[in-house]
Amino acid sequence: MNNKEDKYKKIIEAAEKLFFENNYEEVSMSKIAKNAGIAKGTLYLYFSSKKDLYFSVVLKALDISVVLKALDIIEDIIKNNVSKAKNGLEKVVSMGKAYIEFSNNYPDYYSLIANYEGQKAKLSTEDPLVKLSYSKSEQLFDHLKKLIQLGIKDKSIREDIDPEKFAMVLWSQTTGLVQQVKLREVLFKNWSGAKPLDILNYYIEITQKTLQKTN
Amino acid sequence: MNNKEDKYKKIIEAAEKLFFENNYEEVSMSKIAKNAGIAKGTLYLYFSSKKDLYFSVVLKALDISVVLKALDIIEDIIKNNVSKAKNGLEKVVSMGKAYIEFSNNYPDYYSLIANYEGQKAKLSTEDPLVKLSYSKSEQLFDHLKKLIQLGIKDKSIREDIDPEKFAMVLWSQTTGLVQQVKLREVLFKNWSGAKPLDILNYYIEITQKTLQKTN
Amino acid sequence: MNNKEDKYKKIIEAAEKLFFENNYEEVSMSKIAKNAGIAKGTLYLYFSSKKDLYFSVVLKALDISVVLKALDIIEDIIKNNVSKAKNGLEKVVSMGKAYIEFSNNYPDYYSLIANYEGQKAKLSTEDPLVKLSYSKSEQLFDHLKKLIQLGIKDKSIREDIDPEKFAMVLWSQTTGLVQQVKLREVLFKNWSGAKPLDILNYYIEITQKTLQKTN
Amino acid sequence: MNNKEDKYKKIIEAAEKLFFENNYEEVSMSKIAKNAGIAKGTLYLYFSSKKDLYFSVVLKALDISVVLKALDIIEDIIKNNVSKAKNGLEKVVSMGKAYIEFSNNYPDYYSLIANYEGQKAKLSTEDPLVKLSYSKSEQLFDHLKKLIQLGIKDKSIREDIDPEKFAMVLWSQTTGLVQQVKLREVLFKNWSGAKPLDILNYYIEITQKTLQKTN
DNA sequence: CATGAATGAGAGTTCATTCAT
DNA sequence: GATGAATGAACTCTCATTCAT
Repeated sequence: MNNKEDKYKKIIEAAEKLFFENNYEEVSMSKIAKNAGIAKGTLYLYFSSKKDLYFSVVLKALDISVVLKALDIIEDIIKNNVSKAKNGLEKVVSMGKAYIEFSNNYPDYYSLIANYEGQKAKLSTEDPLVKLSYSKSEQLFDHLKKLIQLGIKDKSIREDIDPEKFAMVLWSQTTGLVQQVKLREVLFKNWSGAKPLDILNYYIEITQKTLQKTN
Repeated sequence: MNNKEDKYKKIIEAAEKLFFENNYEEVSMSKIAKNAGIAKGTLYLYFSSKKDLYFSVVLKALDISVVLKALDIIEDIIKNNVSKAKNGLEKVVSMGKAYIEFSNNYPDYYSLIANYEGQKAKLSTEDPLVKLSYSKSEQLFDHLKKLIQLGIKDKSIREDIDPEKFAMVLWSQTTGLVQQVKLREVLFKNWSGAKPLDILNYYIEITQKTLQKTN
Repeated sequence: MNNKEDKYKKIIEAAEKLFFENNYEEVSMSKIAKNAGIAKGTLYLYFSSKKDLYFSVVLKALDISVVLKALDIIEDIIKNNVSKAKNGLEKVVSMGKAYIEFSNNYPDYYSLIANYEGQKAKLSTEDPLVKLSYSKSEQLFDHLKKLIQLGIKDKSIREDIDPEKFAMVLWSQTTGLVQQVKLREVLFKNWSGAKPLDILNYYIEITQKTLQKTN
Repeated sequence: MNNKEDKYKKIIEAAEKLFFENNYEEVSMSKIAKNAGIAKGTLYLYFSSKKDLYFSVVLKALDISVVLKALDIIEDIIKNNVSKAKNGLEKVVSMGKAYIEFSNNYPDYYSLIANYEGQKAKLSTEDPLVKLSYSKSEQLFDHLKKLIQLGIKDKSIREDIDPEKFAMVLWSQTTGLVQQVKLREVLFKNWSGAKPLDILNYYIEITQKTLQKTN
């Protein structure tokens, strides 16, 4: 019935797995076809080129990523303009936790996105997919900034903080931390006593302290 | 003088330049040979394979990197056990500044290392080069931990901090932040009003506040 | 009405248009199907292969070509054995004019045939289509020979001419001239002052002079 | 010794043979390599692309063609401005004979050039090889025109002839005749009693009569 | 009858590596 | 030691043809 969609999925899944574990150049269309259990030529019925297939995988990763979830939160706020259950600080922290959670639950998607982001600079900024992922990132960043402003207003966040700069720092350092922790987890299996999740939780704890109004 | 060493250097330099600007797969042995002014076959007298050459370039980058400078500081400390000019907090901050400075002064080396780190997972942990870079990182991390402990002792750093975990967080988040800032600099040329260096300085400022004893 | 014939026509017409404008290899079955408004697979219900379809297009071109018109003239002559309105020379000239006129009125068909003729040598002489086009050419050639003989008899053409050889020369050189003129028209847009039609008319004029009895 | 030139020759010869017998698209680089007794990749050490190789074969054909020989005649005339041994008519006839002779002695080269000419329209007029072959053709055409003018002056050619138009006609019809005769030779092996050479000689005879002053 | 998804051989091209000189 | 011509496997992509629906 849904034969066409099924095959599309099979291809994406096969490609996903390979792109998760290898660089773009290291993955060949032949391998993808073989892993998907179809003929090489069939790939081109569903994707016009290797690049197209790759971007589709990235897109899927972006779609299920924290980005979308974060955007849901935005809408949530807009809808329940009050939502007084949580103050600004708690929302910022929630967002960070969501990000970390995502990177834990979907480690492969997370890696792919991180990798893709790292190569964006080489891609044409005219590429629709690139544009899409840009705009999503921007929305997310904007959201973080707004949450900080909200926290300052409701006095849950100290007021000597520059929302714009801090959002930038927070966003970047969280992204980077997660990457590094993942990396080190693989490299230094028994490096120190601390486990990845310990580190990340500790990070959240510290950041919370840093942000909150101390009085 | 020593013809052999000269040629070795020439090759490394040519390869460096190319690997700085292109992906591993985009750099061909022919181009390296041409840029080095030697024959393709000659490359294989000095390096057993493309991978070998690539790792040698990475090694050089690691060698001149902050890692080495940091290790110098370690020795410095060991030698001048007192060195009372600076307290622990100031030393931690100095180390962070040094890292950021390095990433600014040697952006190519920095990118190469960052890129390489990201691919380490795929390499055999038995690879001598991988081992070397591991041990360097470990030394550096150890050093950071010791500086934090020093700070706690001299009361320049608040005592409710776990040196091990915090060192891990600090190290990872700084690395990540620098990467992200560099990336965004390319992607969002006029994203917000804040310039990269502003962000990084702001980061140092915040971190300093976070660490220092507040009384 | 007859659905089957309609579809056959639609395919031929779509194929025609594409083969007029592109080489055999540049035309794909997919394009033909799309332009004909049918499915790819359907093509194979009407034509056993791409070659078969191509030859069918050529056949159609041959059918509406000067060849057929010339054969009509033959029949005309056979029927009205006298037809004294024109003498032999005039008839030969008419035939030449008809050929040139055809190449002007149906440039695409003409090109296709010319192109096809040039590839005949590769085709099996057993191919029914090849046989057909051979026999048509032969009939036409025979006709030209007869017209020359007629002209010698009615003294409109000089008698020191060998009808067989001259027919051959005339036929070949006219064919060739038309081809060359068309080619040069494309290549040398403003080559000389002379326009294609000028050249062809001049050719007819000269040939007429050459043939006619000078006394 | 001349290993490189030898291999270049071997490739050209293998390609030549294949391009003589097949269309551009029908000839594959694999076949050329196999026929030349080398590896596929080696082709690309000598020719940057299939097109490049094809054009090189065409160029060779052009170089040994009548075009060059005709240009030699031009120089001959310029040098021996008098060269009274032959009058204009005889020179025109010689040129035609040379052309026919060439097509007989180098039938494959001749076909290749004819084929190539037929595809020129599709090639970029900016292609250096295309430009070269254009300029050679133009020189040759100019030469023919001059010879006709010479003949009119020395009264060996009738003066009621338009040199420009007649040169065009002569050039095109001779080219076309030779092509057609070759074609028919293959197709109608025992067509009529007349052999190709008979036809061509007869053509020369007629043309000579047509041109010469009749008094 | 008609479809169009699927096939897979084969196209041109690149490039790390080898080896005779 | 140094060379660079030669290799051939692997790459992305195309397309005439088939066949289950």
